Amino acid sequence: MAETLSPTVLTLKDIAREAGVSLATVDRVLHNRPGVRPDTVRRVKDAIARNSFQPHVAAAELARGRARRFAFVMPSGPNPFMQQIEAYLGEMAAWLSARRLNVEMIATDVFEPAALAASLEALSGDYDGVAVVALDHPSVRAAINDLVDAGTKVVTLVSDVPSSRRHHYVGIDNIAAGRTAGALVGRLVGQRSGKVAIVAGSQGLRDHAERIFGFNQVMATEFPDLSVLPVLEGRDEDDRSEQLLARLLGKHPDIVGLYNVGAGTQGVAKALNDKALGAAGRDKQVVFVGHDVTALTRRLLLQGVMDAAISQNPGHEARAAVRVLLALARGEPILSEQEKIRIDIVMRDNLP
Amino acid sequence: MAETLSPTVLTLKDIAREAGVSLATVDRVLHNRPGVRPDTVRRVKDAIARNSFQPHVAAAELARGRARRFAFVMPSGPNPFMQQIEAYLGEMAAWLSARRLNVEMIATDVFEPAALAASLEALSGDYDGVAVVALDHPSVRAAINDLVDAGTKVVTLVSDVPSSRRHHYVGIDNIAAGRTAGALVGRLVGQRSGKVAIVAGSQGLRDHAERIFGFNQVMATEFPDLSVLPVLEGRDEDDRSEQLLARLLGKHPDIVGLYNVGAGTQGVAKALNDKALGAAGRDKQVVFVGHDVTALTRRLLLQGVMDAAISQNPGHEARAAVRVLLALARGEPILSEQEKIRIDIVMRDNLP
DNA sequence: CTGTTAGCGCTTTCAC
DNA sequence: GTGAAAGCGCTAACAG
Repeated sequence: MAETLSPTVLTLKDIAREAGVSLATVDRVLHNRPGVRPDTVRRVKDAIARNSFQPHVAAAELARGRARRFAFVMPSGPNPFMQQIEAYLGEMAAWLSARRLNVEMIATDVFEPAALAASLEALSGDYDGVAVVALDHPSVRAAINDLVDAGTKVVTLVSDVPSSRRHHYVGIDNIAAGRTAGALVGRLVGQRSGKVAIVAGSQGLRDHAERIFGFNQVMATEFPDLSVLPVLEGRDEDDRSEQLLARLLGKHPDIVGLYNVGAGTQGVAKALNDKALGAAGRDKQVVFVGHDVTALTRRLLLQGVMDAAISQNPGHEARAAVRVLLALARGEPILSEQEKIRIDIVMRDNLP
Repeated sequence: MAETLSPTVLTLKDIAREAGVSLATVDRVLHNRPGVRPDTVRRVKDAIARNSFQPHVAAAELARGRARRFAFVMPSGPNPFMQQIEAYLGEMAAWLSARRLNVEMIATDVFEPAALAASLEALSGDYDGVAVVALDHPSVRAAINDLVDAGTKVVTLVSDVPSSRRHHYVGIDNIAAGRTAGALVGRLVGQRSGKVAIVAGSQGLRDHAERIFGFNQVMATEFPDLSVLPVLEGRDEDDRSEQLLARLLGKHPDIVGLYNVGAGTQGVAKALNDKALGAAGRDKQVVFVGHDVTALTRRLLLQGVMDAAISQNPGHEARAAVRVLLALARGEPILSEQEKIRIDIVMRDNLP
């Protein structure tokens, strides 16, 4: 009826006695430090395994004294999503401080490979861990690998560099996110047939390109009655997005769906709204799916202008990045299920 | 360019010196222990506040020696959702063990108020914290309050007892979950008009009742073309659910939507499927929204039988319950944003 | 009411 | 290669 999940209460000392060595030697083996004869290593490892010994993290943390330093390398522009991540890191201040963890924010032009790479190189040696919103570019990849080689733990955040040797990626699968957007647009349009517009920042951005890919995939295979128009590139700017979309809406009166891949949401909403004023009833309305829950998209969802937002929880991403860096630094296993970032579908009634 | 989030490096000793008292006195003040003159308390509190001092959790944890014991009181039946929660607790074994935390599972008939209350009473004094899947009943409420009075930290899990003095609820807002289900059914049905069926376990269960309430609310106000049929009570059993639903589908050929509030999903899907065999094209199909991602609902989503599942992440709930109990026991603040359980909309393309 | 002191279970010198 | 010993920053007796 009652089942215990964690029986261990042994200490390093017990293991030392059992293996017939001293505390220091067990510690060396535990951390794969050199200077122990191979068969001594085996004896100790056996004793550890036999008792499924878990060192007490609190004791380890206390003994090492030195506080850990982590750096977050983030885009310098006024991106609301990134600001949310920073805000959530700020909310963790007390938690971090109680664990003697130091987190520093470093702003960089992440769209400039050379600048980003330089920022990363500059961190070498000074930090136990680095989280970076990365651009997938050879020089960035090289900078990441250099950090890893220097012993720094590296996680990519929001945007990955899969070809690098980063230890972990904290973010969503953007192809699946695009597919999800596609399925939503298709299903919410219902029986109607017509055209679907896509507004992206740039098809050169890896995450945008992946989302578009996933979106088109679903459209092509599952919603043959809907035809997707060429992608508009609004550079994540409101004005430009509005102009491009307004022109498109004028040219194609039969647009029934819209996927906004990146930012520029304000402009997109404006263009849509202007069109709605000239149109007829509710069923003429365009299904509008975008990304991320911000003050603006929240309002648009409540007003019924936007139908759904695909979201990656910025608070979760911030905390997951810290926890993963900490686990890596401590040599603890990562709770992968916990750190996986989900693709959230947010509609008016489940707004967080 | 680089901004630090956690500067503190002081220790208890520093505070003691600054306040002109001993270590022990600072410790007493820090934990609101009695036996300190009021103005000494003030002096110490000032020193703490002035330096925004954060005691080192690792040191505190290590010094107290005694391991913490938590109990999870869960339903005894073969409920897949509860089994998932238990499985995720199992995955945390190493994490728990490295922190010297003991988690015990206690199975009880949670639908029997007296049995549940007795189980809770039996825990008194033995545990630092208790997580319980609770039934909202006076005797259960009393048992919870007794535990709280005895100094045990209590969180309700999945199902709340708001009238009790439990410290925290880890679970979703079920009214909002029902509203979300309603919005999904309504939007996915599209232009069609017709009837909507509801299958629940029992309207006597608080969470089911709340979900139905939210669902009806949205239906009434936003989808006037859809009329909701009286709730079928399948007692979360497959056979009973199937029979009831099959009969209803036979009687109303114009059913276009279905909300399955609880379990019994297998039976619901069977009834739907049998009907589909006799029906015509895809557009005749019934929009089917249910709860929770299990092996079964996952399959149904992939097959297109189910259109969406409203889900509360069981892994998140398990970990949140542990973290909240731990924070409460340590007297640490709770990261409320982190511990809040979201209402997930899961469709085929964002299956976790 | 307040202070002194002996650890908690590790990590880290420094000797051997 | 290996061991002994001095802490890390708290908590919890026990004295005063």
